[in-house]
Amino acid sequence: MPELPEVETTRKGITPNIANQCILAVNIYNGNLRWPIDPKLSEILKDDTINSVERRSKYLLVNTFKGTLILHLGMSGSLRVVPNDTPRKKHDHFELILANNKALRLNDPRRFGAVLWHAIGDGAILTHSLLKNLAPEPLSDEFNTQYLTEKLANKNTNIKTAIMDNKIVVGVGNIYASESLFMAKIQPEKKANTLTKKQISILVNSIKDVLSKAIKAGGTTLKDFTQPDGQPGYFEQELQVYGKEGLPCPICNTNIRKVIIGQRASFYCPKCQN
DNA sequence: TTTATAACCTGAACGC
DNA sequence: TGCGTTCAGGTTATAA
Repeated sequence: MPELPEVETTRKGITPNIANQCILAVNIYNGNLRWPIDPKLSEILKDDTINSVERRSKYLLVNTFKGTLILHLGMSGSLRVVPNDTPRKKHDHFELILANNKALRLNDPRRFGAVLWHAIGDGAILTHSLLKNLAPEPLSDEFNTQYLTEKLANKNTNIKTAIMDNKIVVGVGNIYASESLFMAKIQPEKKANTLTKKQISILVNSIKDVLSKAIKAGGTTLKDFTQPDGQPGYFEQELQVYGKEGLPCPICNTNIRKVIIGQRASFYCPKCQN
């Protein structure tokens, strides 16, 4: 489910409700996520206080005095802030009970998400094994034409797989990869090392553009993404090609085509993108 | 070393 | 109604 805009929307939604709150209790209902949740977390976090919530790639970093709680939503995860007496839903696996009588709950039907702990004594959070090899943020100045040109020079794979590679740029998932390539008029199966500098420049701007607009719209609602307050994201209405096989291209009316690239559904206009 | 594929897991949508 | 098949936003582990 969640790509970068959804994670960023979640971060903005939960922060005012949980920042500066003391953690009264931690409940682990099913710790069997991508990696098991450390059962000692309940003891570690009790009476700790949340300072801030940051985001790196699709990871949410909940900073406390004692360390950082690393959260990942996987394919189907979502975080909600609810009154702490709200009945638990199916697939609510983990929650923080806070001093303001609210609870931060992680719901994740497919359990591809993660809840990990990085103590303050373990060094800087960005040295964590999951974070240390991540490429630049797509909306940062570091992600620019020169950078991407160098990265793609020896990439012998297709451009869609390349921009979804966390070692090239983070946060571009399956939906926004298709959308960015449509905006840049680049065929998704094109070899990454055959793009011209001009195409790369347009692609960089397209990725930034698509992600920024999606964040403004509160993310994309497909199967099950809602914002932390329960509101849907509105970016789905702005999708140009994703999920639109057989429908007319918004630019030229040619039917949108679907092709499987790296086991993922990909959508493009055969006339506009080449 | 780089790239492609399989795997993790549940549920919704679809076809028969 | 019910059963089997297919597909889904991500990432890692393994194979080639």
